[in-house]
Amino acid sequence: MAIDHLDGRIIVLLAREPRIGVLEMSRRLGVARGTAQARLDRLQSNGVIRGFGPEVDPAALGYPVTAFATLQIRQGQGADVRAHLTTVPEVLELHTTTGTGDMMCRLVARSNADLQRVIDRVVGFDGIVRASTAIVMENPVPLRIIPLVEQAAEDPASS
Amino acid sequence: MAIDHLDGRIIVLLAREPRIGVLEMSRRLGVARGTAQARLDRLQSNGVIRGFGPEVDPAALGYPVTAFATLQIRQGQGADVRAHLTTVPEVLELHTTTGTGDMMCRLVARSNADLQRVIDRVVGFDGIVRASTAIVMENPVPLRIIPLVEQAAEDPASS
DNA sequence: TTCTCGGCTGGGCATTCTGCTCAGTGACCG
DNA sequence: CGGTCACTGAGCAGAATGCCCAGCCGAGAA
Repeated sequence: MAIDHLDGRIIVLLAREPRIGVLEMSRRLGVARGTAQARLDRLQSNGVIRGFGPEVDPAALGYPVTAFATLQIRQGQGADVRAHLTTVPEVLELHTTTGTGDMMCRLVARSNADLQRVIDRVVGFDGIVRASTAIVMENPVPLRIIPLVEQAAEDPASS
Repeated sequence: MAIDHLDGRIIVLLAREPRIGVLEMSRRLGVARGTAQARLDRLQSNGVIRGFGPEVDPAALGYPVTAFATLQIRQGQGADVRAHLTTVPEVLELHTTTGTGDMMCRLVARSNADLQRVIDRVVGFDGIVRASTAIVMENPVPLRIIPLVEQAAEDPASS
């Protein structure tokens, strides 16, 4: 399941101009349409490319405040907490981690004041012992994948 | 820039089946093609929908390990640290935050052993005073936006 | 009330892309 | 040598896209 150099170019191209079709892609890459088609299909069935869902900006939806919360969970309450957090729309993602906290989640809110409401809702659940929150001020590096793809396309190492 | 109910349905539909075109979309939504087209255009120029870039799975690229690192920065070195971290492909995103740390970043690595290499590279920079890392074990809630979109589509509150 | 405007509808048009198929070529391998 | 695989180049019918237009309707302005 290693990433080919051509695969890398496909992903980078797709990331830069998502709207182009297979035909245009094959033209830019200098390969036959069938090849581009096959590569793309393979990347998708491989799971390398999960999909092409729309990237929605929470800020544009009226949720300009982002924060990360580290949670400590009462023993054995993990599943309940997960279920609880899933029901909160403002919880954008949730991870269980090693380290000082047991879980880490990304939150958004309409304002700093609203963040208080969100946090109350998040931690207002029996299984959560403690929570510490870090508010995001700037986002110097937005979620990106291209540098990693380029690196993966270079060296033959695989999984 | 509030999100209309129809807008909400468009985003949800697009998130579920990204491959459908405008025509198919208009059919499912029960509106004219021009309407779907116009709405979609508006959502994109509004910035609500940033784009349709491919969602790449780092694990499928050979980077199955994810971690979050909290960094403490030496006074006045912020810009240098940002520039440094930008050059590390394994740094998927970077935020500056309030709270105990000054920055928080998401890392990936080929293995736990490889994570050590990545961390060394990240913190092997003069401006970084201290780093604490939390390795992600599970991801009960992968990055999602739909619940938030649905909530935003409901209430008339806007930004 | 009447007017105007923006959003939506429904249709049409030429161009373009898609999904699918097929034959042919070169590389690698048992 | 024969088989498999990936790629090429081509073709075709069906479908979607970009673009245009006329008409309808409700909300707000005059």
